Amino acid sequence: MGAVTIKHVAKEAGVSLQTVSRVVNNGPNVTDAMRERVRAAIDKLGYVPNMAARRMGGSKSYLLVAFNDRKPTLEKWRAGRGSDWVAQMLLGAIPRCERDGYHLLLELLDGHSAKLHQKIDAIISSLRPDGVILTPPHSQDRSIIDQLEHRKVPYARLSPGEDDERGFRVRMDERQAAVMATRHLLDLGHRRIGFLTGSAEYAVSTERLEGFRAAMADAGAAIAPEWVRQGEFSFESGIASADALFALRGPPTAIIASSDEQALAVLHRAKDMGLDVPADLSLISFDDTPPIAFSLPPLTAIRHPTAAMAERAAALLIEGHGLDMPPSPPCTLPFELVVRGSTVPPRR
Amino acid sequence: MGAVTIKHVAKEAGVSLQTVSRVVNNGPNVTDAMRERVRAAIDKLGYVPNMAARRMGGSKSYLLVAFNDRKPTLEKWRAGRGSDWVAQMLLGAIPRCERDGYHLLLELLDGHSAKLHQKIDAIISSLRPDGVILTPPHSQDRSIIDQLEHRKVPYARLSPGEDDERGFRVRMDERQAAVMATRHLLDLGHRRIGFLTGSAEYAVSTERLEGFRAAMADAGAAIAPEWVRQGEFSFESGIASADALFALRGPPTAIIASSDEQALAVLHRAKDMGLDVPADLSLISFDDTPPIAFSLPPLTAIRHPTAAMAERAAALLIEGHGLDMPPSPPCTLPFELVVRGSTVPPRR
DNA sequence: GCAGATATTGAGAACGTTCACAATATCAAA
DNA sequence: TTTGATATTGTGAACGTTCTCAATATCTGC
Repeated sequence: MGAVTIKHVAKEAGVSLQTVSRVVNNGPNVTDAMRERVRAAIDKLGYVPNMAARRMGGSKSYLLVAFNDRKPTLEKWRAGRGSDWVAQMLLGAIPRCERDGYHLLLELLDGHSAKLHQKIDAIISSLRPDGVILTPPHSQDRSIIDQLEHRKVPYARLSPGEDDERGFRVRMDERQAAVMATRHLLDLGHRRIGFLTGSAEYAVSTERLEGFRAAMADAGAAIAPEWVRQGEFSFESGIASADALFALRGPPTAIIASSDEQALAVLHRAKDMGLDVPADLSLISFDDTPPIAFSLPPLTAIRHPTAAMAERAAALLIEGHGLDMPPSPPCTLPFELVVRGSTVPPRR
Repeated sequence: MGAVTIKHVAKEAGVSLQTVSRVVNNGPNVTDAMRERVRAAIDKLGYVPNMAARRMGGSKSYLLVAFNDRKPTLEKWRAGRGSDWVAQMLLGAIPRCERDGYHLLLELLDGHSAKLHQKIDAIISSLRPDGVILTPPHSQDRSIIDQLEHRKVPYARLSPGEDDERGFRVRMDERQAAVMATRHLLDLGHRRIGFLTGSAEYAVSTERLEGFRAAMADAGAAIAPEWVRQGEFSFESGIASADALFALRGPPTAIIASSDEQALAVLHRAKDMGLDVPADLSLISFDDTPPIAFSLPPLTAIRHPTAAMAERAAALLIEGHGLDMPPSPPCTLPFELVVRGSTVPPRR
């Protein structure tokens, strides 16, 4: 009803529309007195600029869109696995957007759909966002990046991998994290360490494995080939890998899982086999979503700074006068090794 | 760049803007031939209506906003507790929105802020959403409902409680769920059953407690006053309540927790005390977020249909030619008692 | 005190849609 | 046929901003 527009403010303050607009947008060339006068009128009337009109008139839409892979997200959620990752991303980015009057919209995209690019085009045309946040694995998808470049939409890539340097990139040092996890186990005295890789199409999977290998080599500890299990991030994959490792003649005394789901699977299988964690088997997982901290025992884990990364991505897109820039170095955020009860020295 | 507008389509098809608009919006009074011709032009040019312009011209914004309480959400998330609830809500509602070309925006509101209503006004003025989804405890806040009524914004309330019948309401039968949980324990042979209530400002807390009392009374089982612990949904509250219950002369043989966090707290405390779940203590929780299913033992729980509720809320707002309607009965969605390993007959 | 630069304000068009209504075409009944 | 009703299409204004550019006011340095 009320529908206070810029016109009302202009009339109230006795100035032109343009002047009000300048004040609202912190434009240059406004005297302090004028700014004050207009501000007073704005406060008095409770004026808030209309987003749609802003988009129509100007070049900014005050809208960011996050592209999230639909299938794994919905499937995990339907399977009761939760999608804490999505929540963390949103809760990290939204407050940052808010600070500058932006809004964040979550879009679910089916990476394997033939219509993927059509869908992206539709989103861009319809929403005309000021920026796009790409979550993995979309953040590694060259064809999506090509499309965004072509459409001249700024974008920020979360955990983008290393073979494409375009766009804003926000990551953590997955390799170093794996090194730290491995060293933690080595320091405790473990030498027989199993490693469960994540899904091959995620760059982080490779990086984590590399870190593990490097740390082991560095310590002069040999890795038996059968200790490294290629897998996926899923619970099922964790079950399969755990079974394979437990069936070995000389099973590992410690396992590093590439996801919390995998780790939980290992924990469950261990219990089924009558193995005690941590007495018989030390366990470290990657990501540190809630189920991990509250499991019994609480698991030692690498805490992934998902929210901070999303916040950073939003900040880059909002501040970054972003396009046509030379490729900037990726922004690498700190992670943390949270030591809980699942890692102890191996049994003698 | 490309920026194909309705004008281009009109020219391509050799018709007026208005006709294209009618086809796009499935308007009446268009011949099949014409519809075909315009559709062809739309497909050929890849036209997608611009959301902002639509909002400017017409009365619909194709936008729904979800109001979520900021403090508990952010605090839980910062404490590493996850916000699976938020993710479930979004993943339930977003696909439904998508189906009709709508978008869903998540807004975090601080329920205790003095500026709450100012903030809501700002969101409405700036975004002009076609509907608002209220999550608890906002869904019970009369002043928010008053404001939305006054601004004539349709709204749907999730788990709204029972003392205000305005607006669309979507809920599950919390009372019946508590009855079912209690009966499950009674059927197993438990008589000494503890109950941990949720935060008092949430309507569901009361409803669940009522269900528990009713089921016990129905079975002729007495409830010792000290078995019912007033608390909050949090992990800390669960710890405190568990300690209090375990310290009793004759402690309960089973506990119903009003949230997963509470239940996990009980599980942890039980372990600390050397109590085995389920042998020494049966445990049921409410909500069934992921940490529960993957804990050891996996917990029996009431599965809250959060996603389905959000989907329904979105549907009501999208379809509902919603305002000035007589108060409709609440839409009650089915829940489920998922029996896992944490409930067995009591020790003799 | 004057020319030129620069800072400040204002006016009107433009953005891409839908709305209200006017114009035309088509149809059924007299 | 003719008439009135109805189905189909088109026209111009409106939505609330920002953009471009022009107009004016205010500074500099000589």
